[in-house]
Amino acid sequence: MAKKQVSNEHIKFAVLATDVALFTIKEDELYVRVINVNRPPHFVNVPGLPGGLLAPDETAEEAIERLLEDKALMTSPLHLEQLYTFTKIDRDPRGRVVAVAYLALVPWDNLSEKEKTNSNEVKWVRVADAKKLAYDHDEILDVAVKRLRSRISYTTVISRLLPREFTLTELKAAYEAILQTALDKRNFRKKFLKMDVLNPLEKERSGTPWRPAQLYEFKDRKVKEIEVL
Amino acid sequence: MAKKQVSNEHIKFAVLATDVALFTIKEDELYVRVINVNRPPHFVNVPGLPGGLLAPDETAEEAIERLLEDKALMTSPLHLEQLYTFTKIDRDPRGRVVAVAYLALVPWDNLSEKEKTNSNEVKWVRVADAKKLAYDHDEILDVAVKRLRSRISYTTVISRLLPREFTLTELKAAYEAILQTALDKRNFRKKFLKMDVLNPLEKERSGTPWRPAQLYEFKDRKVKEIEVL
DNA sequence: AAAATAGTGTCTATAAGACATTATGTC
DNA sequence: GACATAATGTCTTATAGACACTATTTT
Repeated sequence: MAKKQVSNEHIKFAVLATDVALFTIKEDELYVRVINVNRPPHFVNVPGLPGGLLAPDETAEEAIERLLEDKALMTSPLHLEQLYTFTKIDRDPRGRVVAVAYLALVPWDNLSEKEKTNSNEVKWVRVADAKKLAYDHDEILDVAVKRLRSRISYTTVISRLLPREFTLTELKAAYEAILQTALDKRNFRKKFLKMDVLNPLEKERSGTPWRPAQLYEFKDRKVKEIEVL
Repeated sequence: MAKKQVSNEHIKFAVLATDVALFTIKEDELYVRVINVNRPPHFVNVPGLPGGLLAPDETAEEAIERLLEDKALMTSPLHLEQLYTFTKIDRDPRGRVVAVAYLALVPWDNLSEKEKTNSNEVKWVRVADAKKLAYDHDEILDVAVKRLRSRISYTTVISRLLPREFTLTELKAAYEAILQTALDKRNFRKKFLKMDVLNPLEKERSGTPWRPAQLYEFKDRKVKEIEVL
């Protein structure tokens, strides 16, 4: 039980920040957007998740859109969902900062050239390579990856990482990139098609030097619950 | 996309609060702890969830323990898990307040007489009767109930609402109180016992004017994942 | 023996998971 | 026709859900 005495509750202000774990899938691998953090003496050119402080007249979602634009040059529409709020006292060595962390997803194919680019300031890195991040961002990223794994298993959020039209092989590859396990092709197709969330299109994926595959789209643009995958 | 210009990010302070939806099960019904909110002119003696502002040197969990003791006279150990952070600009009519909401569970049988009592200031009310709460607490309670329903279906959190020793009938009644649906006795027992998370005890529930029932306890005090119920 | 709950089993339908071959397009 | 991926089906085992009666204790 906490027994702290606080004299005047009206002076209890806290600095409120938001951080985003923004994912995409590129070449069948899961990538996360990281920026360069340069805040001597604690962080000198180390990678970190994009984030920053909330303005008094912003919701967390609005702040994220602003911060992603400012710090990560991202302006494409995103799928955003709240992840967790980190309240440890010493998570920022500069002082008390509470962070409302978000999970964001974007399809690689929708990005502009600028958004795809890597620079010193901001880059896409494989999730497996995103280590030793500033602040408590290793922990935030870890929570985000776990949440993403869990969410794709009982919702259609995966749709937010894919282009509008995709083949079943591409869909399966996206699951495998996130879950980091191989799935059986026959069982995957059988199960996914039975869920009745996909529309087959009147086209096929062309331009491949082999047999073209049927294209599908999600029937519903909204993320919905599905049977456990 | 947000396009707001903010002159100096170091003055972006926000008031940070925490609110708790504290549940218990009493007489086979789900109850929530509410306090009296009297903050004229906006809220005059209306019910609300216990909560308050974070001190600069507290985590959200510590603040909740302090606030529950101060405002709701609750000192028993609780199961606490973070629910959601509410960041709407106008959720508090007195100004910008961001609330980190928590879900808390406590077994009725563990409570002291003082903790069980209802007064003008603080009381246990049936969840179905907890309406028209102050601030956005209707929304917080709604999210909390949905989360609780979801969590009992794939974890053993229900253990945090039960006394250490309980019968299968009592366990089923707890599920029914939360899910608000009748469960089949035979299927429930079969399924729960197969999960292998319960220990049968060498005792029975005595004092009933009918056939005594076998007592069980959870093998593990920790909340763990189970098959979907 | 009456009352009240405790405790149990079977059947059917559906889902999960293991597993290999044929089909169809490009070059 | 060589190559590379697309597409498909069966079998086994496990789980979900519907459903009703007997057992045991108290009074």
